[in-house]
Amino acid sequence: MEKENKYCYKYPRPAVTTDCIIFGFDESDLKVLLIERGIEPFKGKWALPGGFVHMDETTEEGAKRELFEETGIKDVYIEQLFTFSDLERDPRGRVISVAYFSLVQLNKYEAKAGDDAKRAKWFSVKNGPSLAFDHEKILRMALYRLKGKIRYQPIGFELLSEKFTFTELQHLYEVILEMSIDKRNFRKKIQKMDLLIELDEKQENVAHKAAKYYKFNKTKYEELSLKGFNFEI
Amino acid sequence: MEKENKYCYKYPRPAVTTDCIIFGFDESDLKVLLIERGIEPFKGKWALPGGFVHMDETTEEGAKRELFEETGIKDVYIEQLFTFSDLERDPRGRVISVAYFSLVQLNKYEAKAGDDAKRAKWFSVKNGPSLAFDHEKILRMALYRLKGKIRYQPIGFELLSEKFTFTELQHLYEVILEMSIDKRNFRKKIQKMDLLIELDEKQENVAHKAAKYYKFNKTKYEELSLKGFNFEI
DNA sequence: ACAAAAGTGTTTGGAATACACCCATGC
DNA sequence: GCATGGGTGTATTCCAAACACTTTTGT
Repeated sequence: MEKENKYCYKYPRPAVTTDCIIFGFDESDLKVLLIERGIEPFKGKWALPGGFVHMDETTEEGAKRELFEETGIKDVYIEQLFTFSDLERDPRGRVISVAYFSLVQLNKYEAKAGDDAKRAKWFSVKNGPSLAFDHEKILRMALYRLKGKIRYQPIGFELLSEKFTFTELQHLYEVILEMSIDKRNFRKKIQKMDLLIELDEKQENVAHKAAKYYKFNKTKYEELSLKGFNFEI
Repeated sequence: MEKENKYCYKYPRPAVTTDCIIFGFDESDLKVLLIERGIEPFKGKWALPGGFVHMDETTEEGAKRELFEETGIKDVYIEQLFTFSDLERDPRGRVISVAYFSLVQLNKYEAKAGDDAKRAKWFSVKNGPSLAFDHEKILRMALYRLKGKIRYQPIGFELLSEKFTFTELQHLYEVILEMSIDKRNFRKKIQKMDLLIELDEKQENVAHKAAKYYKFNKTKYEELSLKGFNFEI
């Protein structure tokens, strides 16, 4: 039996969805998490995770819920990106989408992608598949925002594992900013921010001098943020 | 006769509105344009201009249409600020609002406020009235964004008349950034950007050395923007 | 002549850049 | 011992900040 259209209003209303751009990073590449669509429209195409907003949740809550349902990811930094409302962006009709982006530790969620979300998969942002809806436009904007944001806020750490080497961190910046950076100057700048904790641990089994591991001092970052400090790179 | 609820959907949908934060500037003050509400809810209270999005327009188009209908302002720079979706933000029910902000030349629209929009009025952002809905929250976010944005994009010119003196420009920056700025350094920095055209015109009837007028070189700005130039202050 | 704002130049310190060599480790 | 990346110091350039006096105009 067909479900009836039982929610009625005086004036027409657009549907409201959320979309999530989830960035991850593995040594060499910036990646984005995509879902293979199981239903029409765009069945079989890759798309950003997301879905319709419920009436008892904010768009941010909706984005987080959908993200968890479709990819198993939760408890992550998520930030509103933009609201997309082009008339033709969804063939089902008038759908407005509030997009959020998030940075996660890729390795934490690599396993899960075969579990909670059978059809979730990481793709390089440079060589990803073509996407459903206007999701390529959304992805482009997210990349642009990430590039701008990483220059003045230390959000890059969200993409790395708990402990990381200086070279890994530099590589992350190089990939996101699409430029190469002088090793010595980069270290000086980062160390001047004084947001890294040096660990008593080194790389093992590497065929060169073992690099020290560091971790990000989140507590200190939050303290300094409150005082209005700048973290420009 | 009551209008019937004739727009029906399978699932409930939130209503979608837009709100506009319109900033203006007069010699000494940053101002925001507000509307006195003529109907419930919040009848008689001051609010940001805005209204429901139509089905045949994007949210940006809707924001511009409402802005024109309620204040007579059109053809202005407008930028998406944020989408607000708290469950309790509107007593009429579930209403999601996409907020836009805009910078206009206050003097251009001072007259109109008694015309197209009888109840539109400029208020100092510092000593404005309390606002309807969550509009104070929206205004706070817009101020924060403006403060951040003016540091790296020359949007301040949108707030000044066609021609202006250096002192007026500096004063604008001082008011928005809430700090005082060294006159000589400010001029050097602005002049280095090379975005001002010196006019053959000076102040008249002032009891001191007459200041030169300048105008903003929008064409050049757009050229340089395309090339990826930075305009940090 | 004086009040009031316009307009300008120089010095100084600190940050950004550019650049080259030694160090530890596994093979 | 050699290949590989880790790790560091210094000289130079440029920009930001601090600062004070002269100029023009109306009254």
